[in-house]
Amino acid sequence: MSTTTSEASGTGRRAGLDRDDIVERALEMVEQGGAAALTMRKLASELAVTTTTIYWHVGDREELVSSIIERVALRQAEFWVEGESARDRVMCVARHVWRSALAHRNVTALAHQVGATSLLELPLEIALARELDAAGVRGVAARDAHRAILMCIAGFLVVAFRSEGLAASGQRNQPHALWADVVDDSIAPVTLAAMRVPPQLDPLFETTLSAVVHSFVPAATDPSHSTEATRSTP
Amino acid sequence: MSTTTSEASGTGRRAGLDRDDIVERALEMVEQGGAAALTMRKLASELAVTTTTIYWHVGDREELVSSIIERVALRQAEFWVEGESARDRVMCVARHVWRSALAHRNVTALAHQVGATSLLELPLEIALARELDAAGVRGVAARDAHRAILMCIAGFLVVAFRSEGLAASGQRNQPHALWADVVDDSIAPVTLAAMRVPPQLDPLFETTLSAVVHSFVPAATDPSHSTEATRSTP
DNA sequence: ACCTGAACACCGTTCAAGT
DNA sequence: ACCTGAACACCGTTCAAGT
Repeated sequence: MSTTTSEASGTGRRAGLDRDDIVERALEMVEQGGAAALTMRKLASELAVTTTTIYWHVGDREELVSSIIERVALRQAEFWVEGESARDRVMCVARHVWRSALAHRNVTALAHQVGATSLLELPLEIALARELDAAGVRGVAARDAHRAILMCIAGFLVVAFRSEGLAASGQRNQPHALWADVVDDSIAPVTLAAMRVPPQLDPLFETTLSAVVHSFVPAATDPSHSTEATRSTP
Repeated sequence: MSTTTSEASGTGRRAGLDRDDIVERALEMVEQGGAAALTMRKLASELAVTTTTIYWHVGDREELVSSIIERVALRQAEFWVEGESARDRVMCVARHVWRSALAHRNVTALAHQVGATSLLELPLEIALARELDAAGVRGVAARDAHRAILMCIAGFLVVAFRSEGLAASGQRNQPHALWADVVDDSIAPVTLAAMRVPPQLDPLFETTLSAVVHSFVPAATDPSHSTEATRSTP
């Protein structure tokens, strides 16, 4: 599993490199240095091989990225859904999507860049669909609720990553920094002042998402399953 | 204004290049070919100069991008806010953010990549804050409503761009394509079927955003201003 | 003031060749 | 089967030099 190389490290013929080792090392590079830090050349040199070796084992950068994402997707898929009401359980899944994306921020950003977000979140999307089904939301209504919830989460993530990225580099172009220069008679001074301090995303996530959930998921239909927690993976 | 070069085209000493001409040409490149099509070298060769000339006039790529964004931001800022109730007027601004971002999709994507989204949308953010103020939402409550609304819009945009980008290139990794392989007993067949056809974003935007607006903006306080449309720019 | 040429330090990807 | 070397076609950016 995690022995540095798969079988014979230096004993064998060549570098003894495994496809798994390469993907794992690439994943580490992304988690440490962000999406931009993942370079075929750097990855090769860290593994002490030529770039062409990477191509032989895993294919081009797109395939490498897909492998990374699939790996993280599996790890994110294991969690417990709890809550008494259907709405609570839906919120629980939504929260997990939000939190696990923040926990693997760099991989999430990478997936977003290459358009593989759904690949990363498919297991969680399925878990969400299950809870909607249990709540009595099915068919087109389920799809719309599903998409609406996920899109809101996506928005929160985009903004969360943006603030972090900008805070790390130059501080201009931050929303609250830009609002510092705004003068407008139609806006109350208290509001302008509030705009200049960045919001707490977690509580705002909670209130916004429950507004969306409330409008798409009915209050309670039949109490078919009780309080007990359910594992997300079958 | 839009004379190909600012003053003397070929009469003058050299290329007769203006900073404005360069930014305008760069904007065209982005709008036609997307963010990746904007290359310092390509831009230079389209203007029949060396890359160093670009650097002399506008600075590095980041400054060029900022100039592009500021230009589009100004154009997006001109619109009319209409609606009788406060909620209607807030929704009107939200819709305009959504639609103008779709209209300038490539610039929006570019701004998102370099973390300058707030720069692009600042005028519209201000317009939104005005309507919230008129609705009686002020201070921290206004900021939270403001951010919640904009984050939901951001989520819709991310998903909209993602589907387009994936539809253009390879079709795998599309949400509905991934759902085609899902088999799950806990999810109703009607739901699985619905998941496999992509949703209509516009109506979903409408219902989702009004759910959010309803939860953050009170129904009606004082009818201080009537039905008449208001210009967004002062 | 305005522009060029050449160079540096990077990318991803491929292809023939080695063992 | 596994890996290397060299090359191609790109990037952004800088610096000395020209007129």
